[in-house]
Amino acid sequence: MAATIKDVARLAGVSQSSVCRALARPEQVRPDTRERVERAARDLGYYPNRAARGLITGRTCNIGVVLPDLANPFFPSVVKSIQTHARRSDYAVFLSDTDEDPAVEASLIRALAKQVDGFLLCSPRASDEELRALGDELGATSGEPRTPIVVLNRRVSPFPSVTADSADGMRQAIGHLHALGHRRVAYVAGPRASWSNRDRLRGLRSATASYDMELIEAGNVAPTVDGGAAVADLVAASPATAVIAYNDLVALGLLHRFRARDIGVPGRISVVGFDDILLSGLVVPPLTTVAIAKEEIGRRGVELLIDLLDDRRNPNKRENPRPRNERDDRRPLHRRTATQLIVRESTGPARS
Amino acid sequence: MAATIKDVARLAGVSQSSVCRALARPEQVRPDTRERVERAARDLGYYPNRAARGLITGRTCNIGVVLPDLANPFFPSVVKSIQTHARRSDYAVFLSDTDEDPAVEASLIRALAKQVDGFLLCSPRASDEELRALGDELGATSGEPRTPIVVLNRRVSPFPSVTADSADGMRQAIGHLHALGHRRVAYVAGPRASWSNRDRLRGLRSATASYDMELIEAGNVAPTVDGGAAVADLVAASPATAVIAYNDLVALGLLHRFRARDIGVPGRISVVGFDDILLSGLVVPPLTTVAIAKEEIGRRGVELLIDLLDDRRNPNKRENPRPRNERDDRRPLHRRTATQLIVRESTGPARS
DNA sequence: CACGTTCCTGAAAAGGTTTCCAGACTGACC
DNA sequence: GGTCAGTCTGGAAACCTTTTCAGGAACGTG
Repeated sequence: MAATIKDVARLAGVSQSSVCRALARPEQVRPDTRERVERAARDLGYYPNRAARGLITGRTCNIGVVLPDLANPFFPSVVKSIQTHARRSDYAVFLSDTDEDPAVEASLIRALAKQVDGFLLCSPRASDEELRALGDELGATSGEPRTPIVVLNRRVSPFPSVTADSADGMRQAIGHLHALGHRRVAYVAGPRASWSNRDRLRGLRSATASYDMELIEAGNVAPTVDGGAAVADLVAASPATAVIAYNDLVALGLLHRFRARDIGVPGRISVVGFDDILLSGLVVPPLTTVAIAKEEIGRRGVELLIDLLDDRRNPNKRENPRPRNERDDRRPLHRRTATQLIVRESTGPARS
Repeated sequence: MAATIKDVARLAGVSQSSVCRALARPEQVRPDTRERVERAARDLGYYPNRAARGLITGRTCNIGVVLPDLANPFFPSVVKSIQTHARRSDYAVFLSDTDEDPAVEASLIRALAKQVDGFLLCSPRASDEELRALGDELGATSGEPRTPIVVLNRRVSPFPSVTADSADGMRQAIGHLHALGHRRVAYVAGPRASWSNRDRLRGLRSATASYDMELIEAGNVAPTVDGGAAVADLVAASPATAVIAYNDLVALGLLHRFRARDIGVPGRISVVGFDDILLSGLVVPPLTTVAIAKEEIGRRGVELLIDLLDDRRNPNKRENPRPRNERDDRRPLHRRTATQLIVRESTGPARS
């Protein structure tokens, strides 16, 4: 039914090989041949079958993106960026939502492995060990990687990764709160299994310690609006004058509940989010939050992955041929993107 | 490198054919053979190469999802649902964001065509003619469809589609506003090229006409928060006492700007959105909006597409063998999902 | 014991592409 | 004119599966 290379060859009166060459490396055929082939291909609406090509070249020109929950507005932003930059390099994107389930995650990755050249794992929920096992299985970690994996929003050796500098973000947030007179701050933690939660908490602890502030940790909640709403009363009952939420969704949940309870923000308590999702600036009061470079995370992830894929194809010649020191050769590559506190109206002077 | 069927065959001491059978149709081989094969496959970590399989079966078990902008929170909800239900039927999802560009859309579809069994086009931006041409090219419209297309959020013959019942949603919204005493209502239109915009406008006109209300149409804006913010002053200057926005993002833009201008909502003007995205209930005042069954649209889209794919494989035997009348056989299939007005606090009695 | 069935297995072809290798042709140079 | 290099082309193998077809074994029946 669909036009194949054979049809084009017949119509152009040349062999399959010539068609292939004319289309892939035009400088290797005579101009008139090329023209005949191009005409024929156009007339027939010929597009090479990528599956067949992949079979022989070993490249699918697909990358697999796996993430825990598309309903969290943070992820679509990253995916959009991934998409855009992948297309620019002629890669198509396989998307998988795991519904926060590590088991689904693993099986999805395995199933997809043969169809993609590499993976971009956004905030994977599997344990470090599982992830490493998966990596071994895919040959992602061996000398000559087969299906490379780049991890986003999490650091798990030996995979290259792109993360946000949460520690610095927390430092900015705490600095801001401290300047406003806050001395007791609560943290509403996200899922215990989440690496970013641990990372943010770590940054927060160090920041509060250096400012000599008291940190009150409120239980782990689902990273959703409802999760935030659920602990709002708990937070209000605590001695904290400010609260930092695991992410914006949780912060919005807090805000919502505080409003319902008539707890003034920032009069009675200040609220800080994390991520800076689209609508954080639109709620009332507009949410002070630590912005993450979502676009950059997606872009750098794609870059890293494509570099890896290129290296794999020609392992000898490096992009930049200057000699690297041995530490450099023995990666992992980690990329850390800047965070930026956005001060809006949900933070104010501490009540005395 | 990766284990192939040949490796499994060698390890199990059987032929490739037997491996294939043992894995695909276990009842066709002797139990001990099956067991040996399964063991070997497990030991080698063998997963069949889907590309190779697709080459011979003609099925890729992939579906292509194309949408204009992942940053619009409406789409991730639909995609998530698509994803979930596709996986349930063992289909993987190719995702493409066209950035609202019809040209990108067409080229993306063409490029993806060979890698997917069918397409789910969400709110495609191409013209009806382009879409039909694309459909012809893919054989989607011919008697024996090759790469079927299902359109979501738009109706364009001859493709099957799933749409929301905007007309009814608008009727509910207008009924609500009328009951509150509003007689002049503004509509902030979305992109002129958008089918849903035209659909919603059509529904709105008929609704206002039947209630004998005046409809004031404010220019077409981008379906974003900024788009809404941009026309807020215009709307405020009009005699309208209520405004219906093309979608929630636009409505949120209006709300935001009204607040900045100190224009009371709903005191001075009532605002109604469309879509019911996640955060519409969290802003202040919580947005009255027409909810769309996003989950259902995704699900029904997948169902429709998979039915089409099944039909294609065995065109004779139908799911339900009762004779259909000729109108039924000569599809298109259209599915319309219910809409539901969610009354929150952005609507109130008309100012007198 | 011969015959027909049934069940299981292996060989081989097919699917669409790319790549390797060898051959044909051109033109230049001795 | 003969040789050589260089350019272009076609044939065939290879990638990994699935499926078709035919053959072989086991079994039951007449």
